[in-house]
Amino acid sequence: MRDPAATLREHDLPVTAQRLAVLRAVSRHPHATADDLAERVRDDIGAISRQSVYNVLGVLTDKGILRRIQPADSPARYEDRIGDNHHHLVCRSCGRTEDVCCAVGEAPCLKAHTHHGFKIDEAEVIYWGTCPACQKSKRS
Amino acid sequence: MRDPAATLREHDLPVTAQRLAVLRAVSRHPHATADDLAERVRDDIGAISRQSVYNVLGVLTDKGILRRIQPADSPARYEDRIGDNHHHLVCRSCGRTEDVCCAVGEAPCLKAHTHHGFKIDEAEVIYWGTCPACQKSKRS
DNA sequence: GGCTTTGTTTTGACAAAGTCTAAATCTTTA
DNA sequence: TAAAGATTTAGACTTTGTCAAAACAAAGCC
Repeated sequence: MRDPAATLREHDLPVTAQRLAVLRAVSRHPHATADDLAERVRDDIGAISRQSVYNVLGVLTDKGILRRIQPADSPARYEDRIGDNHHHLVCRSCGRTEDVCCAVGEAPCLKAHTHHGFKIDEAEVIYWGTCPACQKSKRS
Repeated sequence: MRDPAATLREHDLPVTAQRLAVLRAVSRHPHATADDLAERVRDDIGAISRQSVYNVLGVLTDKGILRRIQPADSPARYEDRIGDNHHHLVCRSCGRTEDVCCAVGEAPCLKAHTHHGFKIDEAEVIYWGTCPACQKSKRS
């Protein structure tokens, strides 16, 4: 992300230490959970409340500055790579999460047709599998 | 589902009133949540504990008799249409969930390639949109 | 049919993730 | 620099689901 403070201002959001620190943390640790990020931010600026982490992640996600992903059996994770409709690859046993380019055509991949009268706006894809480390430790 | 009792026996599961009632409820109300199902079962056989609903759904899912789906911002939902790798279409505002046939090729659609050394076993697709009822009520 | 073993169901406490509210504090802007 | 408005904080609360132990029921055996 170019300049976090400028990004905030562009979205009419007051620039606060908490928001800058959360943005830095997400940028440095993509796919981290709210709790992970809270710890990172505390290492960075000393302290932040749990609620503020949720507040910041909430508004930044609403504004489209961050993207929230919510795989099954995992708390929500956040990333700042947005607008390119990429997907995710998640390890079933440790939760490790990696980006995967859109497999089929352009964004929004899997062309948004209509079904049952729904107006479809996104096709979310999660690839489930086992990461290298977990493959090793499970094979016994 | 052909014969729920037979299905249970085929999987070496003792046949109980609770299991039969949960199977009936899932069959009659696909994509219902655990709480929904508990209510349905109570209407059906009079009573069941919350924990038993979770127990039954858990073992039946583990055995592959049911499938659990966990869209973001929704409690888990269950269905008994299994083995055909279909996907889901979820309404962002009311949670209504519909089945969608696999969009791309055979099951597991979106051929399981390898990425980052992961061994991929499933490609889960969720189409997000707005159902007809919510389109109407929001347009104002 | 009655008994034993094994597995299921129930109850109640607990845990994780996130939301709500009101008071205190900080940003912005004039 | 001060006022207005938004953000941050603390703490209670909610939802969804799990754990553990005791009570109970199903299946097989005599």
